[in-house]
Amino acid sequence: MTTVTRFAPSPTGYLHIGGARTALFSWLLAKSQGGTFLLRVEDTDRERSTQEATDAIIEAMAWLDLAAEGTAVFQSERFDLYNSYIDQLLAAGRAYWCSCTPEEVEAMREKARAEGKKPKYDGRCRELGLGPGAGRVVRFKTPQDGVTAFVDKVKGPTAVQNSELDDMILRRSDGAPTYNLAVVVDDHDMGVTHVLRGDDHVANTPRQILLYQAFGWDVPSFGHVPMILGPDKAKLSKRHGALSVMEYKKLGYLPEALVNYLARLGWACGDQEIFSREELVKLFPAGNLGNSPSVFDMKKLEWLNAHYIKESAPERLAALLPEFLGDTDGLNLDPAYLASIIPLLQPRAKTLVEMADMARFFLLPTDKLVYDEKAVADQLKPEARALLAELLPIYEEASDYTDHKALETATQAFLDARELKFKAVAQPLRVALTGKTASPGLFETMCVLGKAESLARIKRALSL
RNA sequence: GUCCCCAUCGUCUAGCCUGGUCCAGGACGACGGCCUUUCACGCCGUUAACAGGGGUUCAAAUCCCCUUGGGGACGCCA
Repeated sequence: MTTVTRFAPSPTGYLHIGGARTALFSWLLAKSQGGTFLLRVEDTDRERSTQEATDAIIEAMAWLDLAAEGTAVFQSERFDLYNSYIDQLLAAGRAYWCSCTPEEVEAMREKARAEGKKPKYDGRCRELGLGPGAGRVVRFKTPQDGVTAFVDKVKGPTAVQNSELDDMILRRSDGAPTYNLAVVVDDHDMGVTHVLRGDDHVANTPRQILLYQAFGWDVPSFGHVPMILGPDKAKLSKRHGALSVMEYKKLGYLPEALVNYLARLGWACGDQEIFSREELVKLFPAGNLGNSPSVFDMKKLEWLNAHYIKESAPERLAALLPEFLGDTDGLNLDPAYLASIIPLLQPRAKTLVEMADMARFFLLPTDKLVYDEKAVADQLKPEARALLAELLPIYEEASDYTDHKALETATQAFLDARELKFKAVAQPLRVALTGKTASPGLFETMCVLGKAESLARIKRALSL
């Protein structure tokens, strides 16, 4: 039997970090077994589900390259299917109509709570033999004794007394199915063999297993991934920073860095830290899925991102960079030119936002170059200017701006002749060329800028 | 309140199932150093953990029990 997994988000917001991780794990589980990964949109709650959220989730999954087989299944389009199964349960005496109002049920729960018991619906309509009617719901006749057990793929053996469970609603008074019913019907109907989902669903699992049994269906294997915490160990939320996957794209992260990071959060395979997509697919079953919650660590994500930036082809980064540049007015965005500066930035940038920031001085024309005032004051003192003025003819004479070593040698020769240290010109020259005191190597920078631009910048600096 | 789950460096984790090779390994971070034309990269090193208490055993991070701490679930949300 081939493995079929699925990711089943409810479209009430963007795809967040936790959802992305369970989606990734489900995807990996399927792919590692040569199986199929499906997407199902759980939009039975029409009040809270939106098209924008659906689009946002699909966009984020595409960015992470978590492709689902075929087209997504929308629960909102399958109400007839759910109702036919509810009818089946009703006919078999495994479900019943209930006329209790939400207020009445709330009162029962309140009472139970006050008595120190678990808040539950008390089953008062269970044997009334009620039929359909306005405001009525269908409830599942949960077995009142016995134990429902399953072996959780990540948490191990789990069991719950059926007496802990109450008669859950299957069909709401407005005719819409509830989550637990729809999930079971869909997972069965879609042929899902392995359900990997968030920790918050453990408690639902016994209820769902009871439904599988009532229908006489095979029960899939379940695994519950612990949730992701913020630095304060509380459930990760907006106040901890970016929660949305697409927010990380805006922050200048590469999708493979996020994927690698998410994979290692709650999963490990020996001491390995860097995983290509192929390795992840191959090693996923060999690794361990942890069963305790983990804290999201931006620093480690940054480190991975820096790693993937270094590994990326300059052409690729050149194509991604413009959207991080902000105001691109007057910037030289020629793809080939961008690609030529990127190798100088790759070891220095942790994100594309940082890279764009560092790239700016390369892209600005000389007359628009912004000189840092303090840098000019500190580094372009009279003696330094005199040296630069003397250096100018040397750089004018040099013809090969593809060989930074040659420029360095020429500079060194000039300094040797006057018994000067390299430091005497390094920072002044850097400020002249870049406007700043920190930059990539001087001569590499000159080569990328080209002869005309390099000379123009030195001249402009001399005129400041 | 009731039920369930979790517990190794600050963080992610290896080791735990199949006790000894673990005075606990790797990585991120932090700190220090080297390299060096700046900033980075890179390299080297330091820091730092088996929550606590009882057992079992010749031997426990590993097995058992209790305590503490953390989390989750208890919807006509998913």
